[in-house]
Amino acid sequence: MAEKMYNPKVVEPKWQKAWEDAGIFWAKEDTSLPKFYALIEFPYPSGQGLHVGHPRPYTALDIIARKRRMEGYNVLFPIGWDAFGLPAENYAIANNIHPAVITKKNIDHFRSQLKMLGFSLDYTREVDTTDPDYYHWTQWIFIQLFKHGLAYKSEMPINYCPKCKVGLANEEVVDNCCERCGTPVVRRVKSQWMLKITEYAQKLLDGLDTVNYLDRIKTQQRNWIGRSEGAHVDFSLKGTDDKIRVFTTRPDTLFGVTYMVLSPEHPYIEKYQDRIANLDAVREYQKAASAKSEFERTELAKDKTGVKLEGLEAVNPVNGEVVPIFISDYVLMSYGTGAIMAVPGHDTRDWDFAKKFGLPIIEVVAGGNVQEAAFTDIATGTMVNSGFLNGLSVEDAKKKITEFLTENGLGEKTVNFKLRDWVFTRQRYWGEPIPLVYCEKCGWVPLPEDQLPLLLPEVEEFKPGEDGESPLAALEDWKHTTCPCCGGPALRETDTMPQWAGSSWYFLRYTDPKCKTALASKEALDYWMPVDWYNGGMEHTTLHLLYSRFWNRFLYDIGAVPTAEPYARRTSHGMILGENGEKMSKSRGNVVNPDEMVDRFGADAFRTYEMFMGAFDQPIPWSTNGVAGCRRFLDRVWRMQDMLIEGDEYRPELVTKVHQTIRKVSEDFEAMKFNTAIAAMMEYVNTLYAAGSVNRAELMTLLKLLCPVAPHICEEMWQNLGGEGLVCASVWPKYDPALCVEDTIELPVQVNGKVRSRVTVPADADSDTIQAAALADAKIAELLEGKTLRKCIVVPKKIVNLIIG
RNA sequence: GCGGGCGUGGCGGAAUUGGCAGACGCGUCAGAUUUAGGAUCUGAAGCCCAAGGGUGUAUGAGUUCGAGUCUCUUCGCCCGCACCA
Repeated sequence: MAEKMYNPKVVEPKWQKAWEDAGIFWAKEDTSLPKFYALIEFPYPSGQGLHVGHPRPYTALDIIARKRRMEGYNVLFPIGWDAFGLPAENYAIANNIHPAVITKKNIDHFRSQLKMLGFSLDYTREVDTTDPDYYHWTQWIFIQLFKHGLAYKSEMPINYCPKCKVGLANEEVVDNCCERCGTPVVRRVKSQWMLKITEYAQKLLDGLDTVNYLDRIKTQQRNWIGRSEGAHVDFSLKGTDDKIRVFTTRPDTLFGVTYMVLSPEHPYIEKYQDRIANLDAVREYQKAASAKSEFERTELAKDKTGVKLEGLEAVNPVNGEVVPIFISDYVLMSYGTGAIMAVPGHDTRDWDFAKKFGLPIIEVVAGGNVQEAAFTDIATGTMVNSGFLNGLSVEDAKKKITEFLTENGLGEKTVNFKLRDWVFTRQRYWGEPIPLVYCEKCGWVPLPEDQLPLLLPEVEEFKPGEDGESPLAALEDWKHTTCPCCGGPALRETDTMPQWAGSSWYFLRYTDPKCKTALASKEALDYWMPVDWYNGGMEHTTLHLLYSRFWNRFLYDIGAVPTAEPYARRTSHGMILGENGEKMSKSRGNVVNPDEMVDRFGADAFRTYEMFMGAFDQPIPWSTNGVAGCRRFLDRVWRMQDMLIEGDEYRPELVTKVHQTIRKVSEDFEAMKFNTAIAAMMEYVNTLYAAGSVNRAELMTLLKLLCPVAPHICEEMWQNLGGEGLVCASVWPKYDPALCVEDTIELPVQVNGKVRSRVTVPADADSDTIQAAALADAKIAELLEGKTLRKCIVVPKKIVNLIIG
């Protein structure tokens, strides 16, 4: 006989051990089986341990993975550790403990917490990005990128704290000041390794058409890549042989240019500094701009600032018009060409700037009042004041002017992307060393593959080096090496890779995590790739998701992986907020600890609540009372053991309910509508309570449906019922659509759009039958008395609406 | 500022995608039961009104026989913005 009270403290560890002993969640090597690869974003093992936010996506995919196993799939549901990163390094700096030591401790803590929650993860395939056997292949990929010309050095600004003399991550900059000492941060230029993701912009865009991602994820990626078609136009710099090249999506407005704007970093400012009469003011402005982040520069766009370059002027290539040149920080060196032609009549930002600086505004597209506001409607406008373009539509004018520019060598049609190349180096210790050396004779040379992995050397101090250098720069012995090419003296690259590196290919390593000869064997990749279902946070949509697609696509192009796209399907979960509705954080004091929840309510109740609390893709505030409610539900399920009666088939009066519940739960799990799936199971339980009894068949079906959500209690009850083997290894229940439908249904009858009565009709009744039933209803007949029935709308299975007057 | 999303009872949310608004749960109240209850079982409940009824999905308009759902407006909130992951 079952225990009187459900005790998760005994039951949960018991089944966790049983699953582990049976190895039931380890993916099988048998490639003849249909496979399913479920992926969750591997966590950064922080010192705080698991947060209640982590288990939401984990439980969701655990449910999917468990359901797939019950449907007969060979499931790969792996876990690993994205363990390089700033917090471990900052902890190391503060306490002088090696980051590897603290990282190992954190990983062990994370793993034990995940096991406590009963996830069906394959712990035999764990990967750790800080393990040399792993970063061996991260370095290998970087070398391939380098060899294919996709890694190059470029001068890029870093955030620099002049007092600490270190480079800072964006996150360490608060209100444009150093997080530690409060000193204002400056942008400082440093030579850095860049990855040419822009070369893959079109492929990354096109690939989106071949995958099943949520629409908002696709949209966000498309907008981030930011493809726009337009033209390059060359303005000449008056009195020189130089051209100022601009990118514009509106070449049709070329006759409306009244000035030009260069980014404050534009190289011509240095080149022609002798000609600039107001150089002091320009220098002052450049300095102010360098103190601002790019974000601030575009955010403050409402109040435009800028300085005119006295002594420099540009010539419009279509009409020879001479226009002034300004510098302003709303023009970014990183987008387009770092220079724009300004058409205040038809661009809002240019209009704001022109009004502020008293510049002329010319109308070239008729349809608005350009003295009042920029006219930007391209659909209806007609060209005016534009020479040979006059009278054309915007669309035709674009074509004609582009042809004109091309024929006369003044510009050409071009595609521009908002996407920028990826700054790939960090002046930090706790990251993958970059496996390149610099030789005076041979230039940058990659390490031979047999010298990989290049181990991260031991250091005394984890503090970043002086002047923003990496701590590795201080290791003279390590830094000085020989060139693999000519054998002469060479210097190692002392910067390390960003944390993105390891997370850009980990899904490949899971397929064959111990492979010594490649990032994974061909056989394993062929079988397991692509990932069938990848769930992660919306916050990773533009960076991690795009970076990993880029690496996978590159590896595909060089024949290292079998699929062009790594993820067949991508979904996203909402963030869990504190009970007060604010983001959970230590400083707000609203962090909820999963250990405490499991201790009070058990892992099953905790998991059930995480799935029941609301729409999976929506942010939701935490409610500990809600966990208690889910525990009550599980207790109710447990007590059904006391209601047990004989019977191995669904009782006739319950057949419809059982089949409806199976259908609802099956469909809702697939649509990630876990909250309504659980609600359906609650209703099922309520129905059985109302019936006062449950038989073995009815209860076993519930256990199968519920076990992906609350696996431990279901195993225990399955065993108590004498079920064969483990419930998680049983077969997912089937429903018969014919048995899901009710014989009769109740339809609302509206009069002039207001519900006035209801009629009961056969479920398959046709419109005439329903209309007759509605008109025969006593209440409706009363309302119709003395009125004219003007219209009768009958929607079978839905509603009747009578329009009377 | 730019890009993406959201807004429904006291609270979390549901609504077969244009057809009964408020499923399911929390909290609340009432009854039953229990030596006891922060346990369990049963029931009530959007708001206004004594009732009949009216009214109700952030705001204002529109389309429709019919709008939480579609279109436009305003307001508010959340995520991302490239060195946090």
